[in-house]
Amino acid sequence: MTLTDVAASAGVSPQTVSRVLRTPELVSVDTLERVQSAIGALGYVPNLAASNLASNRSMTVAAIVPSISASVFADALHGLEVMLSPSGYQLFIGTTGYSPEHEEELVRAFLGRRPDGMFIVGAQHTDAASTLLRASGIPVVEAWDSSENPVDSLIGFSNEDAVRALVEYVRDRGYAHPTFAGSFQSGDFRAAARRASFEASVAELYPGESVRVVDSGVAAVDLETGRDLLDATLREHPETDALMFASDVFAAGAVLECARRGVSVPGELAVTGFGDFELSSHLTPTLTTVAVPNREIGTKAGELLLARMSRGGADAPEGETVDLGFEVVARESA
Amino acid sequence: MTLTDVAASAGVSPQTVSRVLRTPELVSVDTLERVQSAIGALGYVPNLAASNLASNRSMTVAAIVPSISASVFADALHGLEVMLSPSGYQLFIGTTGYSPEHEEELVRAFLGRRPDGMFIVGAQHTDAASTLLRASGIPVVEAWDSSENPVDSLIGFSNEDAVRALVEYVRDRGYAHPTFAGSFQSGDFRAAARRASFEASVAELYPGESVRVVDSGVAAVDLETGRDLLDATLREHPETDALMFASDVFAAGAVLECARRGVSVPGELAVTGFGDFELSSHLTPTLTTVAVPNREIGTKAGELLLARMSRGGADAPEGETVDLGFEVVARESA
DNA sequence: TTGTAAGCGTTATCAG
DNA sequence: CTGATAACGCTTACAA
Repeated sequence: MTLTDVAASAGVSPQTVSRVLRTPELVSVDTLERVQSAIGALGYVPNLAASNLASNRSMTVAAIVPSISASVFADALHGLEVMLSPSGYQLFIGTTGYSPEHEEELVRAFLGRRPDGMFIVGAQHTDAASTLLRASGIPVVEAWDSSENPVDSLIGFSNEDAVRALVEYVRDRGYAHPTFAGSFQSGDFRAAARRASFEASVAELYPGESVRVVDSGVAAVDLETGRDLLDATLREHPETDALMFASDVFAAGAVLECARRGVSVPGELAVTGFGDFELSSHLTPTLTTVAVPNREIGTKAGELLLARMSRGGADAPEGETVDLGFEVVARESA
Repeated sequence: MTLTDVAASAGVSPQTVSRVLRTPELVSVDTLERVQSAIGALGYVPNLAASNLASNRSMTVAAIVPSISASVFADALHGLEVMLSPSGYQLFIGTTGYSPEHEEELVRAFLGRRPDGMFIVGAQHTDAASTLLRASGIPVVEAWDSSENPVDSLIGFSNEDAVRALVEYVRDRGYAHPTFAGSFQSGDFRAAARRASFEASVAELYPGESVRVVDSGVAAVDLETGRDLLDATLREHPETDALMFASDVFAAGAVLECARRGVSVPGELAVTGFGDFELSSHLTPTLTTVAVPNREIGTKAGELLLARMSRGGADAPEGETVDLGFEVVARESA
């Protein structure tokens, strides 16, 4: 079923059918109706691959995230989709599993689809991936990271500053022995940045205090791992009075486990998270954490991409760097 | 940068470059090397739209889900992607927001990309959508539902049977006044099926008992709504001794709120959920619920699609209906 | 307002 | 093992 079939059936030229689809206002009312009913009768669905090839626009945006099932990325993707779909853009999604090599493969594969724009988590890529991205000439939004040398646009917040602010908060509340806990697998540069910031902040704000980090390695980001991290901390660093997690998920797992064991929070042990997930405000005690703008990252990325994709290449605005900030959320757990 | 440019640079025909990409084993070693280095030097990325048009294969699978950020669907999508990507298939994802009309639009738009397969949540669609799906001729997997008239393949479990099993469980534990609570927005046919099954099961298993359902309407599926549903139940149906939620999310919200208020679970009020989310086993008390195979739905769908997509149309296996079952998970809350 | 011609970048097919 | 040629289904550019 092709344009040509529809044209034959409606007694017009293929071009007229194409006009009915793209620019109906340029077609006379009765041909319009005739063609539309032919389309309906034949069940014609335009082949977008052909359209793409001929017009050099795919009406497609590629999104590359570490994982779909991590709610932070799911939220951003949702924001992105809500922003793009009214304008007719469709979303290609791929996951890297935090592997830079896999990311590079994905970039290559996705670029082959000739997307009109690209959304990618993180600002650190393999050299080849960065080169490909730059060479592609399409608007690219990197997210969730800060960088002094973005490919194009960059939307995020400073993981470093956020952790630093949390360490300050903990110090101001009088806790003397903070410990940081999380899973720091090699490709997760955001987690690594948080950890590095914790180490630097403690060195500066807690002079003389030793720097304690508990690392679960490649363990999944789930409640179970939070419980394990709590165990490890209690075992390895019993002097800890404030346990700071790299994610709310871990913190929630720890808080739930403390409740079960009768460990009082924050009395015996203060706990902080990172991310302000929905669960965090429903725990007992509620969780002190830092809120980051997941959903807004997606919507803002959508806005930026839309602006760049709609104009011609020439007058397109420059790549922007947008810092959406973060907010320390003081609650009961610390 | 096109195939032809690479061919010119390597001193071979375009067709040979194509062979290097698709069937390198048919090319002599030294041309292979020459072409590959030309590809690298020029930074050539094949245009898949052109490939799609010429070969009539897109190496693409379209997935249509109500929402990405609902973890059940995110899990399934993850399973699907993990299954498909080793074979080189890429995933197109669209969300319907539980609107059948939006679903139909998406089906139409996605079919325009000529995917090699399609994954769609639910087995109830608009007539037009069903017709389009059937006419497309590609393998289609409907999921999460049961139906006597699937478009093609169907993977899921019976929401009806699962709720029925849970009602039986509750009755067997001696609870006398069960109430069902959830959000039943119009396009969510799975939620509607659960509700209907609750009503039928109570009518049968609790003769003489009135059928109580609390409906939050279009409220978001989140912990907050769970708390609201708990409130409404306590207010409207104080005789309730077992509160059965349409989702673990609601149940978790209610259990957390009960802890905060000092309502004893299951002493004063038993609670059940639906879905067996990770959180459910970490609550105090742990949540009695029914486990459904989210991730497996995705992987099984991937398997089925792969099998159908690899063979030629002729000897492709028939559409299958796979019932992955469910399991009542008895824990502390009921 | 409509039609004609050419071409988008790749692969299928058949020859060599 | 390699190359020439003709599609694939659509849009752009121009002509009528």
